[in-house]
Order: sequence, then structure tokens, then C-alpha cells
Amino acid sequence: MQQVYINQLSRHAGEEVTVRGWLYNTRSSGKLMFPQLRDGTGVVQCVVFKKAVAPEVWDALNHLGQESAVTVRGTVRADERAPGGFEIDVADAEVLQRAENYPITPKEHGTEFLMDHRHLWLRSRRQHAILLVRHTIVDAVRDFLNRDGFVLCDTPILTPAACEGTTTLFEVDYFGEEKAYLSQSGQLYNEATAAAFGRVYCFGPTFRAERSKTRRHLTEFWMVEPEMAYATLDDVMNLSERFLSSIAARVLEERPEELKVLERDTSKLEAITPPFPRLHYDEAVRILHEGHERGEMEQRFEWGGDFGSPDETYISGRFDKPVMVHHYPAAVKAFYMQRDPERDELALGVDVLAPEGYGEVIGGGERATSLEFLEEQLRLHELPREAFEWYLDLRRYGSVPHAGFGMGIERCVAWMCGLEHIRETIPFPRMLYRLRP
RNA sequence: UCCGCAGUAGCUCAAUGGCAGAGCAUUCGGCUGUUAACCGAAGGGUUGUAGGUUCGAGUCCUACCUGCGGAGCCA
Repeated sequence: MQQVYINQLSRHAGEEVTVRGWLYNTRSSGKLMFPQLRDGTGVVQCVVFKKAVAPEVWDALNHLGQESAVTVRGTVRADERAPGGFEIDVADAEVLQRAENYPITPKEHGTEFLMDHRHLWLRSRRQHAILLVRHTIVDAVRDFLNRDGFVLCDTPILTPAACEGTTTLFEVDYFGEEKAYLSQSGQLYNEATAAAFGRVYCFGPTFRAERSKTRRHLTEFWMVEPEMAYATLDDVMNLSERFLSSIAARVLEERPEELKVLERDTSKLEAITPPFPRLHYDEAVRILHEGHERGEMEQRFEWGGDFGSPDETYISGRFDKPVMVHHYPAAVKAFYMQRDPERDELALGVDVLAPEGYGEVIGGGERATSLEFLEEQLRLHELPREAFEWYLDLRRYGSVPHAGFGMGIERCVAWMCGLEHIRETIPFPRMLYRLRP
């Protein structure tokens, strides 16, 4: 007897197989039953005739609660009436555990209820589809970087100090001797490994203790950060463009069924191909001013500020591809950004704004190379010099132009899936008011 | 942290200041091709918490709690 996964059933038409799974839903009609089984790879409809099985099998399946653990043995048969095109004529079945009163019924539920039952919600079709797309995106990210010559060189999660000194950090007691902080970026360590390996990336959890409460924020999220030695802002933009395009292509290729479940407009993903529009900050501001004059933007944007969420949405809304905004004012960017040699008030940084209001998915740029400049920046930002001594070493010993970016995986998943909220893009989201389950 | 909205059965929601309701889920019964199956019946309530106004509060007022949406900050 071969044990088969549901997504492989089409290869076993006419054969007798065993499927092991959980009861998804049942329809019963007296002497005929249609239990639907899911096994993690898909859902299949089973057909049970009362006369075709032993009485105890019929009784066991009858009135069985949703999500009970069941194995069935039967013959695979193509049938137009079956969702998915194939069904199983059941000859025998075994109930491993009878589940009663499964809380998530095949009806509508509110967000709070579903989030409280996240450990069970993951079993539902839509969540299942999202997390499979996430899996493919993570896979595509690793494949792309590995094939492009980047070396995975992960950076620490427990760190002694703020990397950028701006956002709030989660504090951890380190053996009662000192405070440690959960990493909010692998950026600075990446610069060290890039000087060791040339092209590197880190990919792991990132923590931000910001009291943000929007559909784009998690307190714990996954970020991939490539960093290249001997590279410039243009190299970062070229990489971002190829990177996002390859991810979109992989999702389209490998997850058409899941995109259908999510009712994603795939033409939006097909549009993600190089080249992406590149917008100097000055031009972006001009677009915002035009928007204001047309009455499409409430307030007139002041040159020099960072873009707020409505600004990003307005700018990206004018393109059907991701937009790369570069040369931001240095004042709104991190201290380690390289300055524009022609206009010192600008930083060689770039934000990639995703279309459809998904906001900033990538942020990056060229890093400062000068020891003196960084020493001055540390002073201006009132950062503890001792903590950054090792970082300054990177400018003492073979300092070269180098650049990189960070991409938030969950924002990418939300974008690719066309989701309203980032909370569904990670199995167990951590948010301002959500630490459990 | 600020602004706005909400909280009624296990779930999703209704109820003009005047008897606490429906659908789904659950339990029982019926049905040999169902597609969120259908038909019939039953059980199920301290209306988020604490005060207040009123003859009378799910409904109006105040505070708090919880959640949702947005802003700021950011990926």
C-alpha cells in the first residue's frame, strides 16, 4: 500500500493509495459521505458509500469533527465533480484522534479571534497559500544571491549597542554583567564580512521595538542584507532591480495555484521586470509638489524631509513598477551613508518603493569610506566611540567604496501576495500588542 | 505616543431608551453526488469592566480594559 501526498494524487489515478491527514470538511447525505481531507500538501475529496465500508468505519467517520486525524485507503479517480479534479473512493479508514469543536469553522471570523488561534489558523487554505509563497520567496532570495557569487555570512542577533542609534531596541540582560540588544540590522557587521569575502549577505530575524501600529510593521521580522565591496550606489540599484525581478518571476513560476487562492492579480507581478524607474529625491519632491497643486496631496511636502507613508504611496502610485528613489538628504538617513561628492547635503542612499501602496521594501546605499568623516558622524550623533572602534578599523585597513541594501521579507511577501496586512506573512507575527501564541 | 472606530451566544452580526434575536458551529433526526450541501428539531447570554443619568440602559454619559484602522518612526 503506497502512502501518497495529496498534491501527488494525479500521478496515481486508478491506483489504491493511503492518504494520512486531517478532516477539513464533511458533507453527508444519508448513505453517502464526502469527507474532505487535507495533509499539508493539499485537500482532496473522499467518497464513502455506506455499503462499501465496514460498519465500524462508517460509524467512525460519521459525525467526525473538523480537524480529526484520519487516514484513508482507497482508489484514486478523476472526477469533474471533485474540487481539484481527483477524488478517493474510500475502502477503509482509521481515525487516530477525534477532534471536537474545532474553533475555526468554514465561515467568516474576525482578526482578533483568528490571531488568538494563529496556531490553528495556519491550517486554513489562505494562510497555507501565503506561507508557501513566503517559502518560495526565501528560496528565491537565497538562490539569487548564491548564484550571483554572494557568500552567506550571518551577523549576530545579540549585539552590544545600537547599530544606527536611531530606532528603539529590545534590551536583554546579558548574564547580569551588561546589557545586550537584539539586532535591528546586520549592516555594520556586513561591512566587515564584505571586506573579508567581497560579496556577502546575512539573512535572519531583526527586531525593532518601535511602537508602530500599522499594516506594514512587525516587531520581529526577517531581513536579507547583501553587501558588496568595491561597489557604488548604481551597483546597489542594479542589484535591487535584478533581485526583485527574479523573486517575482519565481513566485509566478512556482506558486500559480497559491496566487489563485489569494486572488492575486498576476499582471502586477508580471510587470516587475528591469529596468525600474529611478527618481532623484529632487524629482520625487517635484512630483509631490505637483500632487499638492492638483489637490491630490493634502499638505505641501517640504524639501529635506523623509517621505511619509502617504508620500510614498503617491509617488509609487504613478508607476506600475517598483520605483527607486535615490540621493536623499543626508539628514534623514543613517550616519554611515556616503555623501554625494557634488552635493554634500545628499546621501548616496536609495529606497525601493513597491507599487500598490506596499511602501519601502528595500533600503540601502553606498557606505562612507572616510575614517575622519565617520569619527565626525559618531560625534554628531552622540554615539559611544568605543563601541564603534572595530567598525572604524574597517576604514583603517583597506577602506574601499562599498554598498548594500536590506529587504524586509514580510513586506515582500505581503506585496507579492497582495495582502492587506503584514501580519499574515509570518507564521507567528510579533506586533506591538501581540506576543502570543 | 497621538487621532478615530468597535466590544451582544463558541464564531459573524442584528436589536427606535421599552419581551435578548438571526445565520453558522454544536447535539439529535432525515436524505446515494455533495461543492461554505440541504431539510427539521434542540441546547446555548452577568450585552468587555466599574460607576452614573433614567420609571426603565445592549442603546445615553464618564473612566478603564481589550482589539481594529490611521499617523509618526521604519524594512
